Amino acid sequence: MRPRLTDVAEAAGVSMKTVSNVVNGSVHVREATRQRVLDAIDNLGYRPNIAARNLALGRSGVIAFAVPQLDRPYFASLAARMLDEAETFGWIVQFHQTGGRREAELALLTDRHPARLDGIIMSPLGLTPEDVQQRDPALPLVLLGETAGEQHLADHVGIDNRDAGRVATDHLLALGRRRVMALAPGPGLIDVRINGYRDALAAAGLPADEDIVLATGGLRGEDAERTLGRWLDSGNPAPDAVFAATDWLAMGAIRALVLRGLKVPEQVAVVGFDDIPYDLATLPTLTTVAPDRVAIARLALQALRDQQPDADPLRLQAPFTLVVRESTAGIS
Amino acid sequence: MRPRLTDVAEAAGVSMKTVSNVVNGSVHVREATRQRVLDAIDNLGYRPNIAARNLALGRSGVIAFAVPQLDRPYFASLAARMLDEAETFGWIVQFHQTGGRREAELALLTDRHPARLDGIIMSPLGLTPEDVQQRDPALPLVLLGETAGEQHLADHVGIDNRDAGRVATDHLLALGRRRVMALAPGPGLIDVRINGYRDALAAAGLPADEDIVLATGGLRGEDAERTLGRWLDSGNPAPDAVFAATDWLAMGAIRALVLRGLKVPEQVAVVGFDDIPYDLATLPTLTTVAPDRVAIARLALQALRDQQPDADPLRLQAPFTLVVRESTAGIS
DNA sequence: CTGAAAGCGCTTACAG
DNA sequence: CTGAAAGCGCTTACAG
Repeated sequence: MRPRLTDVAEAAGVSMKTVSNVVNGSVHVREATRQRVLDAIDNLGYRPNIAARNLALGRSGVIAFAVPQLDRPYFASLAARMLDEAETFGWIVQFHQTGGRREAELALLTDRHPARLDGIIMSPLGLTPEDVQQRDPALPLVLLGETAGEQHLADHVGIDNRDAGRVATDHLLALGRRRVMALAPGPGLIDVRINGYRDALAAAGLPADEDIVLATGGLRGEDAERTLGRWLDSGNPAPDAVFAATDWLAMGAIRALVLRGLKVPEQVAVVGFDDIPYDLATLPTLTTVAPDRVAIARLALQALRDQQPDADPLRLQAPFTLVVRESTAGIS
Repeated sequence: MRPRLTDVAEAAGVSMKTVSNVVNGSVHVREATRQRVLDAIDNLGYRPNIAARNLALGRSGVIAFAVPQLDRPYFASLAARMLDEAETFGWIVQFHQTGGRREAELALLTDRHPARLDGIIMSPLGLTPEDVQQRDPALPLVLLGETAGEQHLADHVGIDNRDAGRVATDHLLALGRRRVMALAPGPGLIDVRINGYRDALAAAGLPADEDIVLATGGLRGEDAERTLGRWLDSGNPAPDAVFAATDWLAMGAIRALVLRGLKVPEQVAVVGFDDIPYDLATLPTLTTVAPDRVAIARLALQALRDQQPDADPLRLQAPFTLVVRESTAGIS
């Protein structure tokens, strides 16, 4: 059997309470006593039983991290950081895949699953503001991502999408490009990034040409490839740059361009958004906006820990950077 | 407060034991009593407290799933399946990232972390057979992947790499290719896949030309790009097909080929291995060997659950399929 | 088939 | 600063 707190207490000749005080830090314990307890712990190889601790504290020690799909690179890389950072907070992270379905997201909120949770961090897709408002206020919730709009009554962590869109577009303009196309799924979905694109054009004194703001109708690369492909095939003059609202759209755009003989980036420079970990999967590799995932994870965990049932929802912003790769800098 | 087992017992007018019997199925309970208990559970909204159950059972209800990096697409997609399947087994999955470092993998085996584990499923990189042999036999362990060799004294789940290498190469030969190059990191690392390649050539009556079996010296795409690039630049006649031991190597190979003006697949067909979820990130998309990840996850979980401390190590094989995409079939 | 009671290993008022 | 004891919510021999 594994040594218990009692065993340590006995070996050190003190009470359980004293051992507990030593193990959990905080309280003042005489240095000699403390040393004796630590020695006993070392000798016995004692480690606290988490299930018992959680039972006593009325916690589970588990938080849920819910994303549409864990095998999508953006979420996988975010999950990896969340795992790293949660350790610091003493939380076990229980990953959940919602498929972006409202029912699955809602089921998590209403905690209709056996393991009780200390809180939930979710990147929602289908959740309505009403769903969020009607949730159990005793279960801390932090929302992530761009689809969780301002209207949600819950803490939220994201990046400044508008500013990031501006920075990405500025980069293209700084390369001397003047006919910059924008690609986004369509109204309502991450189109705030396109507002940043418009900001950049305006700041550069360029006319806003809404004819080259294309709605792909979907988030998949195929959507972008089809949309841009048809547009090019209709005889429209090619842009000299493309700002895509996500990396997947950027990759679809590159396919459409390259398959029509246009050189990226010589003739058309392309910038994506999200910095999904694709290394050199794409040819050329993708210049993109990289959200600071470590910061996102850390901010979300802090917000979860510090959440008060009655407080106003927090709006937290993580930094981002522009990572310049071959799709704008060229292949060396 | 949440209702407890006692509350249900009181409401139903029975003892805790009877409620427990109903909740945990198995034992015979009179139908009328059972119904009364179920009604009480429903009325009170009772759900068992997992921490308390685990404490009573001496389990943690948590298993570890350890991979080098969760944000590498192969592991992310495997983790996603593991999550789905573990639910069936009633396990919470605690993901771990070892970075492939032996110390991190060993630390997990020796359970030097606060939460006790019911078992570990690991895709090891640095672990030695001695490490595995000297582990705590009370902590069930299942190894995954190709780097966990036959010599490891633990249950193992994988696919038939040799046969998969043969199937991949057969596909290239069936396309009429005759000068098929093989790319692998080098001796000892997943080179059993290359043995399958040799099997296919031999079966087709083609001479084995070890000059076109290239060792990249590493697992990254860059390694393949550099190795194949130099080889081509040295004036060697290009192959008409490449079998790469991993998708990343295949992507590096495609870069090397395309950047030198060779058309894929018209001039050089390429097959990868692993089916990492890249959709249309690569141009052309990648024909590849797809291990059945659901089967891998399920077999690993079953093996973990059924593991006996003294039994001989199990060798389990999951099925695979060849997924034909543009890098051999062409772009339609 | 059903019940009363001990025990799982912690934490934390409450005393001293 | 330290200790004895109750309690967290389950499971499971052990009786009946």
